[in-house]
Amino acid sequence: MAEKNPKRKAILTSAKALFTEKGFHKTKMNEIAVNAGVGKGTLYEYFSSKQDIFDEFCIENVNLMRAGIEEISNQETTFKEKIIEMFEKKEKSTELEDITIERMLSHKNVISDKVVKTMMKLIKDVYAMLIKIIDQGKDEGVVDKNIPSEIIACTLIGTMGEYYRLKLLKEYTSGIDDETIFNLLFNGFGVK
Amino acid sequence: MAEKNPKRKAILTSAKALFTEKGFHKTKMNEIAVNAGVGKGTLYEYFSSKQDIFDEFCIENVNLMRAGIEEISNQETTFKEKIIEMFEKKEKSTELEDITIERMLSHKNVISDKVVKTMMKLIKDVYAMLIKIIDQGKDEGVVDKNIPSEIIACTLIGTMGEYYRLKLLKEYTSGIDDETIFNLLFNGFGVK
Amino acid sequence: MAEKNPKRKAILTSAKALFTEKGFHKTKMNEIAVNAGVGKGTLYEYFSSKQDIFDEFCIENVNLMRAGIEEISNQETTFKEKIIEMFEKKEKSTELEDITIERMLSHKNVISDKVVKTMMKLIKDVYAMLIKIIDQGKDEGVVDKNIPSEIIACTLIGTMGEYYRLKLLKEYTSGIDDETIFNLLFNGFGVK
Amino acid sequence: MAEKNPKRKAILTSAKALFTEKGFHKTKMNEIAVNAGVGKGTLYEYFSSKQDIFDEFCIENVNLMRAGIEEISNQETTFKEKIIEMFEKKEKSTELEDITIERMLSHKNVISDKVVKTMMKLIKDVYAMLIKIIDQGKDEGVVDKNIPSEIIACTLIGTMGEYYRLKLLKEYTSGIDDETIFNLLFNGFGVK
DNA sequence: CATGAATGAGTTTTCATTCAT
DNA sequence: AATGAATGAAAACTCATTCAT
Repeated sequence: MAEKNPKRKAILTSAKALFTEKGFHKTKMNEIAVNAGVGKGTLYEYFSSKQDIFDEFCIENVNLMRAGIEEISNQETTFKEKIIEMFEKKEKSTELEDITIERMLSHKNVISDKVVKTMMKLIKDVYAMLIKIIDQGKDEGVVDKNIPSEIIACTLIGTMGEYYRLKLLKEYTSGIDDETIFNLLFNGFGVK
Repeated sequence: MAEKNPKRKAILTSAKALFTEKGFHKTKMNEIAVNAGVGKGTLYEYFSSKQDIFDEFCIENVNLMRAGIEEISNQETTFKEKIIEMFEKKEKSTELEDITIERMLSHKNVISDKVVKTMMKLIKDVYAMLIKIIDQGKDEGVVDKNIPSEIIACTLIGTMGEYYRLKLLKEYTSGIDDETIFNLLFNGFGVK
Repeated sequence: MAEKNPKRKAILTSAKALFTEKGFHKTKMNEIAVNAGVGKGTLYEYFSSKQDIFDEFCIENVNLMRAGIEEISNQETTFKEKIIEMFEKKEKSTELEDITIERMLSHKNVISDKVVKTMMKLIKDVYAMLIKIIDQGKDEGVVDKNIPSEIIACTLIGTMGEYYRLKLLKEYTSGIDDETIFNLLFNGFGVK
Repeated sequence: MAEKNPKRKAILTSAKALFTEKGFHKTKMNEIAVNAGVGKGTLYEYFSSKQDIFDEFCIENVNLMRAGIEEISNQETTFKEKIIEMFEKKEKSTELEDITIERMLSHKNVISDKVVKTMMKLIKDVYAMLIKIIDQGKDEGVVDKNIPSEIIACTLIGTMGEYYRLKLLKEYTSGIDDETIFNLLFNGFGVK
């Protein structure tokens, strides 16, 4: 985690920017090298292939994501505060903004088994952490105990993602904030 | 709609299967040709380039999606029935199963402007149709008129998508049905 | 010679225009067909290959050239009149303007043996006819009998060609006419 | 001039031989590579395309031609000696033997604008240098001052070229030498 | 005779990877 | 450890020619 090697770090930073901007195929090894300020051959000192760099890039993203949620999960805050912070984190996050899990999975034919497994595990972990937070909500007495936490997690993650996507597309999102969305999911859209 | 030309149709069918299975880059023109039972040159009789085939493939998917929602929208059913049917359609749909909008957009560096525009329009259209359905719900007196229809649409589409994704990954979805999810969004997860 | 077949004629006319404009390689069989108003397959009814059409095109040009000189050669005019008329013919000739012998020979790797032989023969014939004209000049007492007619022919043909080339490039030719050039070759540029 | 890079040089030498022998279209990139003793990919290290190699090849030829005439022009010799040497140079020249300006221009649909401009300039330059030599002849009192130098240049270049062409075809040139031709142009073929 | 849909051999070009220095 | 010149396998695409109708 601590930067093992400054050159390795530079390569990864370079690759990250390029993969994010142009995707796997349009990013050339040469570009990664030039952009990292190292020779083309040096790439192969630290990574065994382009795929290898991409793997590391994906896994790093995945770990950042996990770390973000973990951090929130460990805070001494209420259920609602945690959920709202997750919303905010997702919005502000520059790390995850560009390459989301879905984006990654959509490269599935470019993703190695290693990464797929790492990501599957991440999704499970994220769900697990979220479920823990939801259970906290149930403990706080604010979340309906009759509803399986898994489905609640599903609505939260799905809505969050869609909301973020709309923002990117600049559609329908003016005048809406995280609180509004939280309340909608919390209260439902049905007439009481 | 009725297939103009059987050869063209064969190429498109072949390409569809391959693009879906392997993605744009791993699919070779030669494979498309062999798989379609035509010569390589024949591809270029009906399409000007690989990109051109991919465009058509994307747009066809997009149109199928729109048609599905449009059909539901035009039925003489209640708000709830329509939403549930949308859920079901998404689940059953073999057309959309493979390449969802997100999957497509994630190929953004492979997607032509023409297709991007078509898809942007689709997203708007889908939202517009969904909003119409939600407004119907408001008219029926079942949907809370104080909540903007756009955010409701966002929770519905987001949750639907995530639910579908989980199913693909075979996670957390046993014992959950469309009705449960609908009710969750309808009533909220908060304690009343 | 008399138009054997209108379709054949159309193909040749079409090919001639295209070969002249774009050269052998950039001219496509399809273009020849479309431009001739016939089907692609029809080309192969009248010609065995693209090369075959090109051959015929070359030979036709060659024959037109020979015919032009032959005509002059057979007229009842003086040596000088004949030479001047050759100059004029070369200038005015739209047939030869585009593809001269040299142009053709420079396509040597595209020219079949048949055409090469035809052209070699043409060059010999043209020289033979020109030598006959020069000999007429010697008989008339205007041409120096001490100079081999072959070299005179060489200066005439070479200068004629170069003059024509300059005209095409629009260089150095204003205020010069055929008579001036004839006189220069006739009298020499040396101080007497 | 001094070869910057031996590999680049090898490629150009290889290309030169092949283009000269077989022309642009029949010369394959693969052949150039094999013939140069390098990998196919190496061609693209030094040149951006086949066209790019052809351009360089043409321009090199053009420059050799100019250099040849320039050299003669700068010598401390008489008008007649210079002209005769030009004749000889043209005959002996192995550089120019193969691809003359006309040959190049006849590839006009394969020649880039850059090369066309270079060649147009060459033609002008060659004429300019030749006119300078002719003017020297006028100063020496051997060339008729009443005749525009441009037309004299035209007869010289045209005749030289045609004489060379005949030699290639091995026609009518036995027993003729440069001096004979020079004298013919100098004195004219007319009876005095 | 006439056609044009179908073909595939043949070309240029790209780019991840290697390896001598 | 670092490099970048060299490489060649692989892939998209072209177009003269064929042949069933």
